[in-house]
Amino acid sequence: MAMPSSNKTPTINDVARAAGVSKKTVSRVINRSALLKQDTRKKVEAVIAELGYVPNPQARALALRRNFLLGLLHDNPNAQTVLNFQEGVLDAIRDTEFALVVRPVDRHSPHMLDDIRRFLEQQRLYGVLILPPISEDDELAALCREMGCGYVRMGSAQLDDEEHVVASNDREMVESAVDYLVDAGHRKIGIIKGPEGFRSAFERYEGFMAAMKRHGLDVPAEAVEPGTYRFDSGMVSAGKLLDRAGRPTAVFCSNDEMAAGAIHAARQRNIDVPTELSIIGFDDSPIASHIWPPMTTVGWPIRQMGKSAALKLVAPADEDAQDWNFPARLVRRQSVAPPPAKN
Amino acid sequence: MAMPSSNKTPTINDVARAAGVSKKTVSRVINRSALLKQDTRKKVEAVIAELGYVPNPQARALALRRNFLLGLLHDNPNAQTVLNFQEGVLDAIRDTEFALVVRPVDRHSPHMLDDIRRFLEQQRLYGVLILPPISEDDELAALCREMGCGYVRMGSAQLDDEEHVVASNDREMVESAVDYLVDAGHRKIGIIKGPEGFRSAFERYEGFMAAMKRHGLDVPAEAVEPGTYRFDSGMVSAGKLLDRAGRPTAVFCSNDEMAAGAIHAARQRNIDVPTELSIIGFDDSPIASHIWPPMTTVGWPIRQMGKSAALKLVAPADEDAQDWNFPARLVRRQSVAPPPAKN
DNA sequence: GCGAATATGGAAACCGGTGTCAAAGGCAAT
DNA sequence: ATTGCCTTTGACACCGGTTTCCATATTCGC
Repeated sequence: MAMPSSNKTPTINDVARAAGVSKKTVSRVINRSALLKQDTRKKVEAVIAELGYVPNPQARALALRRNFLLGLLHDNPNAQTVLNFQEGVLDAIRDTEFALVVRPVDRHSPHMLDDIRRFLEQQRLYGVLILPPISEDDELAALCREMGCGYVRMGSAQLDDEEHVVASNDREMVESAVDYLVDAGHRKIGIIKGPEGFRSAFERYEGFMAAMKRHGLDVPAEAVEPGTYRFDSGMVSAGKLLDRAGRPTAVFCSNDEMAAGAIHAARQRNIDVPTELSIIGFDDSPIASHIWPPMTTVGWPIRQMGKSAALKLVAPADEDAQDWNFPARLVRRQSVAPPPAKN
Repeated sequence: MAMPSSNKTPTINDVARAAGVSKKTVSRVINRSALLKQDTRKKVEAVIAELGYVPNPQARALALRRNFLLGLLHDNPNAQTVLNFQEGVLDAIRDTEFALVVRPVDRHSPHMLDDIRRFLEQQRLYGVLILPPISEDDELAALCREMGCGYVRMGSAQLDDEEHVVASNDREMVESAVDYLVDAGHRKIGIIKGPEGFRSAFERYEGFMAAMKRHGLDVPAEAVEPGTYRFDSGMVSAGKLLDRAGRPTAVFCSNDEMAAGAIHAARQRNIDVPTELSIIGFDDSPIASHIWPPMTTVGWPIRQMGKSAALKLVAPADEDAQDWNFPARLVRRQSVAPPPAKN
């Protein structure tokens, strides 16, 4: 208004002075304290609006002895997964005072835990969200507890108490993917596993084996190939599967990158997908719909998981924060067909 | 040690008491003030180490009236680009007290600027890094200046003063990509453009046209197709190019996703890449090396750009912070070959 | 050995909020 | 009018750092 407004951003004191009340009253208005007369509230709110006052989060953090920062710890090879999760977290904290700080780490570094410890000490985060595969590290979870830092782990199985985990049911979903292949008529089904040490890889493998057993189907050792979750490993492992006599008519790949590699390997050998070879991937990452043929895969609701995970930290009472087990679903595209007749 | 250490995290006062000096002295040690006796410094440092003292960043932020948070503003369709940039930023701020907070925004929302304004008011960031395409928004840059928030824009052209921009020379690089095609023998070259309103799309288009003109090659209107930077649009636009009589022998696609779509379209028409059709993409995103054939594309050093961008904010004097113009380079893979003989 | 210049350390205020607790105000009952 | 009780408000200390300003040591030139 007419005020010779100094161009500094206004503080709570400016508001208090302008409204003719004490700081504390302004503080009460900001924090929606119930014990306030309507008049006073209105008056103060008007001044706040006029001055364009926004509370200083650092001062608040200091006084409250907790800040409003969530951390995202990840060392995830899949960029889309990380970003989708970020979006989900943002869904939860948009329009709150929380912000999300990201921290990529190196799970192969011997100093990872120390690095994270320093990070947590330095930033004093409200809580952290941990993505696979490091979410599976129990020492890391213990570190968070030790430092009094909230945490939620995202995993492919129940890694922790319900309040500390959002999980997809990978095992079950792989089973239904196998069912789908069997229903289509496949009997000789191979698998490309994920890397050792990844819980998700383990779960997917177990789900596969369980389903095959349930169907009374044999899984010879040579139908199981290792993998690293990377395109190349999918290509070479699929190559081995395909070059063997009595090759499988379908291959389950533990993630989409490897499935893309498998399709690639098939193409190199002039084996048509899906008429001569069916492929199923896992993750429903963008590549699944971007290659030819568009890939049948298992998709999980990463974004929703991100949202729930964040809510578990910032609003544990929220309805969405209660969820921890998220159903994946089979995304049917065009990389599965009945096996060739001769088989 | 023997101290009955209360399990609270130690504060500067605890350190001062334990070391028998004043807070100020401890503060001087932390901030590496020059005017301190060696003895005192040593003594205080020992106590800090023993107590495991880490300064509270919120208190520091409050007293210094600036915090140590960098923001990353983006609405980028390419997850890998965003993540690589994040990694670069982390390269710059790892082992400093800075942290990176991310904020995906929606460039199609009419409230984007208001949202960002609220975000900046609320978080009082030290500075923000802005990724394309919103980095091209001059109003957004103006907003940052108005709010006294440092900023660096990443772009495909010089969008701002050198201290506020990291840029790749898209135009030049597209020119050399075209040179590469022409050297291989191509004369009929088509282009799939990026979306209107993207500076990068414009630069790439201009570079293409300039190079073609330089080579004395005609670019008929029907050799230019629009695109959205997405896989599907690459597929349909390439389809149009290929279904036309006198189709091009090579197509420059303004990004890799669209190039993947173009390869896809070629395959659907039984046109072999590269023997019957050469394709060049842009970005060197993961998909470029994951499809068949591995794609020749233009890669730019996103991670380094992220690092320089962050350094421009947090350590403007650093050598790496001086760079603003980053050379892209042609990544030669297998999607380019000489045109078929008949042409 | 003296005063002056300089190095070193401390007390107290401050950054912008929140918590505690007591005082002031309002209203009904006595 | 007084009392009692509940509501509303404010004074003041505090969160954990930094800054200002001043008091002492120490060193130096003469």
